[in-house]
Amino acid sequence: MAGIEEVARRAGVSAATVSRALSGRGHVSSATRERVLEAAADLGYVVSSSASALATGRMRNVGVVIPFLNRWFYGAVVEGAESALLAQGYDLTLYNLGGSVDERRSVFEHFLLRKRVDAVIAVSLELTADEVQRLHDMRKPMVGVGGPLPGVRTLSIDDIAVSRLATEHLIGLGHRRIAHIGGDPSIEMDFHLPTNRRIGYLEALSAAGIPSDPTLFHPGDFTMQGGHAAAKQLLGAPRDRPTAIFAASDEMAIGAILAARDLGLDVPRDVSIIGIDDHDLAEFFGLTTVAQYPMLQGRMAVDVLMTELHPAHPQPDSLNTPLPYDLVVRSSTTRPDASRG
Amino acid sequence: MAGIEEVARRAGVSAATVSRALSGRGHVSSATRERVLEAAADLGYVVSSSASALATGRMRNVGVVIPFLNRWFYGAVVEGAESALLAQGYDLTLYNLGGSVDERRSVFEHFLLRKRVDAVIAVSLELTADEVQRLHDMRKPMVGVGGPLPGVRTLSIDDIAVSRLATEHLIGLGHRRIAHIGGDPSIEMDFHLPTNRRIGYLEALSAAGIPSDPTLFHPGDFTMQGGHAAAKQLLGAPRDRPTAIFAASDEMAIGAILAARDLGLDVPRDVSIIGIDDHDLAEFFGLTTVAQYPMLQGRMAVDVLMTELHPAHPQPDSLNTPLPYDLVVRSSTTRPDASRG
DNA sequence: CTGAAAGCGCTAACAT
DNA sequence: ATGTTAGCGCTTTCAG
Repeated sequence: MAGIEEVARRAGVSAATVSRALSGRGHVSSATRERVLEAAADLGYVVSSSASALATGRMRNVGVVIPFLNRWFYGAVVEGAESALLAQGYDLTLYNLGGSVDERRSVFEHFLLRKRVDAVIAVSLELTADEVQRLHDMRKPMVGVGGPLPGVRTLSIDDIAVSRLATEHLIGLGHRRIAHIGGDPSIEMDFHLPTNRRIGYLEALSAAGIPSDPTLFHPGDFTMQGGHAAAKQLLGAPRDRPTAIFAASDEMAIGAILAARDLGLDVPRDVSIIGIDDHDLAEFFGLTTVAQYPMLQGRMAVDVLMTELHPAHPQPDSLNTPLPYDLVVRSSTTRPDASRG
Repeated sequence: MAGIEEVARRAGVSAATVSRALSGRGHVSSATRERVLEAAADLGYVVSSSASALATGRMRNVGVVIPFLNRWFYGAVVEGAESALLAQGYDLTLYNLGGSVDERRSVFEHFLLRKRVDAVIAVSLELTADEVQRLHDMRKPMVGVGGPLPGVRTLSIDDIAVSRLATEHLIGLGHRRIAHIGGDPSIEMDFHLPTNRRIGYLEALSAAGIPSDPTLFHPGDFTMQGGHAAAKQLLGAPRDRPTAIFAASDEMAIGAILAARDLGLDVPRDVSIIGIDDHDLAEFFGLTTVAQYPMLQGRMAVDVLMTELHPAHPQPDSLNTPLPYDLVVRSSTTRPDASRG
């Protein structure tokens, strides 16, 4: 529990010098710095974050707000953000807003605003204009991951382009009866993500001159179960069974693969299946998918915050930074069976 | 950015009274409290956590240290802890020590000890005696989840009893050739968990007078892939194929189910499979398992910390609190096929 | 390059 | 029940 004063005494300097030597701010002769460092090490001294924060106004802590923790995507984003923050000497305080609306308000009122964090990363969260405004008023940098937030710097993939790419892969292989398992548009959690992915699918079809067929759409709920149930419906159709399925997430795509197997269909011979994500399990299931990189997304969010926190270089003028994605072809897609209609 | 002084002026009282009214410590007439609350609300006042922490020595923040984030068990523990902490007005700072040893030391040296947290929850982490000692020296309450930490209050399931129960379920159904997919004992991550689970398995066999057969053990790595590979080996045996498999985790058990399907075997008719966890996907796969409750474990860890942080009732003298577990029978286990040996 | 001194915004005795 | 008065442990002008 050594304090700065003790270190100062031991090094034969003043507390001010210790502070300068340890923080790197201000000039200290290297000889003095040595002595201070040694004294601090001997005493096992560590600055009190509260005292330091009170004096500087900086907490060296960022809040990460997510709607779920136990879903692959969110966990990975947090993981990426955590390691990037750690490397910068920042802590990560986690707010899981999955719960009730009350819990959500509570976080805003009593925590984020409690001057506990220097900045916030909002993952796939639709903040109200009021909430954004308050953060703005407190001059807290904020970055959104996963969708455009009004007036906020965000990182997001182009959901329309991603699903167009996935659909085009199937079309390129020769498929024309392509089903889509998407989200329930009435439960628009993340920024119209389900809608955007469906739009990309429809765009690709229409660009290829393939008429869209509403019976080829089934909502899932982004879980394996949901994808399984939807695929059962799609693949159990007595006639005009789709030759390919594009699922809006890998978990749903895996559910679809299992549904096909349950029905005795071979993937990809009888039906090609593609997802989005490059989930941990995608490789195991041989799933063709469009990869997005959530850990990278977490890291990039931190980078953005750091440039806002330590303004040095001019900031890019565009609020939204597009995120990378790639088609990863594995063994769940192939050309449609020529012997079938 | 209103400060306590402004609130005091607006309410016509002193800063001390505002502090008392807002924190609930000390007596304030209800009329005064009303005025203070209103003034604070009008000004959008929130206490500065750093100032408050500096004055009280309490951060209202607990550190959670985990080895992985993106595994069902850990995510769930964190989720449980987070919501319990939030309810108590505490924040959760996350330290993911999955990375390098350097990262791990860095966390200890510069973060946990930086007086940033009031207490720490260590999930499935083997801390060195030295690390435990340092936390102790700083008088930081600590609770371990998932295994006994030397001299630390811990919550853990009885791994031996759990796997004995799983194995006994199989024996009770009439199985005698029971294989086990466990962890690689040479990579003892979590507190000899793989070893303990194997011990429980062996105990159950021996209690039933069934000789153990080393060829019926295969290491997995607690992933679906690992379970799949191990089960392939086990079930592909040309003779004396096991009639049942006990996997030390649900993810491995699910991998085993998929392996059985790949081989054209029916679960449970040709082979019964049981796991441990009650993973999110267990129900979907109809997996019989021994449930443990990680969210509950996170919540309980918080409860323990709270009683240490606010000593009121006498503490239990036993350092270890056993955690509940239950056999959940679904459709992946049945009696062995009588027509086979 | 270093030291002295004045806070940062709150809380907790101690008075009243 | 409320006000006064010291700090909590650091950082940062301002001098020297």
